[in-house]
Amino acid sequence: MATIAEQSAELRMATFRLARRLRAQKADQALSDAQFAVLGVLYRHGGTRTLTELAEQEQVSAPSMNRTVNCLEESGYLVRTADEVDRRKSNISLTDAGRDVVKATITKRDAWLTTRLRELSKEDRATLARAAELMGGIITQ
Amino acid sequence: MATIAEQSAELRMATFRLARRLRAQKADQALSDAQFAVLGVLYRHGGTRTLTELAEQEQVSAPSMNRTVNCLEESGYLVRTADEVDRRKSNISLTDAGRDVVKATITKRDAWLTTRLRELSKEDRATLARAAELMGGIITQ
DNA sequence: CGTTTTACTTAGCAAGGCTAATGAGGTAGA
DNA sequence: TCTACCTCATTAGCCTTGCTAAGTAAAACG
Repeated sequence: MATIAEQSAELRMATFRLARRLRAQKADQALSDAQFAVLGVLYRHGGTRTLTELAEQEQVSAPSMNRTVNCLEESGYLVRTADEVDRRKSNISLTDAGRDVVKATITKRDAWLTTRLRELSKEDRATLARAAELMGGIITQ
Repeated sequence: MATIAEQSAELRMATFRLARRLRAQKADQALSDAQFAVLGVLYRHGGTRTLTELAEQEQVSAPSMNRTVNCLEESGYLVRTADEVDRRKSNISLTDAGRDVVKATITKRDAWLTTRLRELSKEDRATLARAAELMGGIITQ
C-alpha cells in the first residue's frame, strides 16, 4: 500500500499528463475552451444564469466572463434578457443555435476520451467517474 | 446513470480544473505555467535542450518558446550557451537557482495535494489511486 | 561556390486572463 | 424620505502567451 504522499505524486503526474494529452486532442473548432465551458454550463444545468454566477462557476473574474459572453452573444449562441425583478441583472440563456452547437461539439470534442473510456470495463469507468467527483471536491477546498 | 460521453466530459473538466489548481501551487509566484513547464523538462531530463527541442516537447511554436526562455534567462533560472559544434544552436540548461526553484515548487505542490488527500476517507483515496492508474493507461493509448 | 535548409530571433497580431473604475439599480438606517 | 452604501454588469486598459511572417546566421548539399 502506497503512502498518501506517494499517491499524491502519482495523482499529480497522472493529472498533468492526461490534461496535456487532452489538450493535444483539441480538434479544430470555432469555439475556444472558455467559450465552450460557458455553453456547457448553460446546457447541462439548463435554464438561465447571471454573469456573476457564470464567473464563479468557471472561477474567472466578472469582466473576463463578460467578454466571453459578449463573444458568444455575437455568435448567436446565447441571449441576455434583463431580469424583471432586479433590473441590474441580466439573465443569460442558450439559444437554439447554442444548444445545437453544444450537442454537436460534445461528441466531437470528447471523441478521443470517449473511445478510451469505452475500452474500459464498466467498473473502471465508474471508478473514473467517482474520481472526477472527488477531484471536483478537492478543488473547492 | 450518465452516458460514457457525459462521463468523458466530466472527467476532462475535472482533470483540467485539478491541473490548473495544482499548477497554482507554485513556489515563486512570478513563475508562470509555461515557464515552470520548461524548467520542469530541463530538471526531469537533466542536461541541456535546444530551443526547438523545448518547443516540440511543450507543443508550442519556436517563437513562443523563445520568449519564455528569454524571460527565464533574465530571471537567472537558465542559461544559453552556444553549441561548440553547430554554432546555430544554443544549448539551454538550468542554473542552480533554476534547480532550486523546481525542487521547491514540486514539494509545495505535493504538500497541498497530500493535505487534501489526507482529508478523504481511505476508500476515496483508493479510488483516486486506482483512477491515477487508469489515467496512466489511457494516456499510453 | 551558390542554393537550400535549419536554428534562432524579431515584430506584430489575437485571445483571454486580470484590476480599476463607472453607471445603474437596490437596500437600509438616521 | 433621503442619503449612504452595496451589488451587478460593463468598459477601459494592461499583461501574458499563443500564433504567423519575415529576417539573420550557420550548416549542408549539389
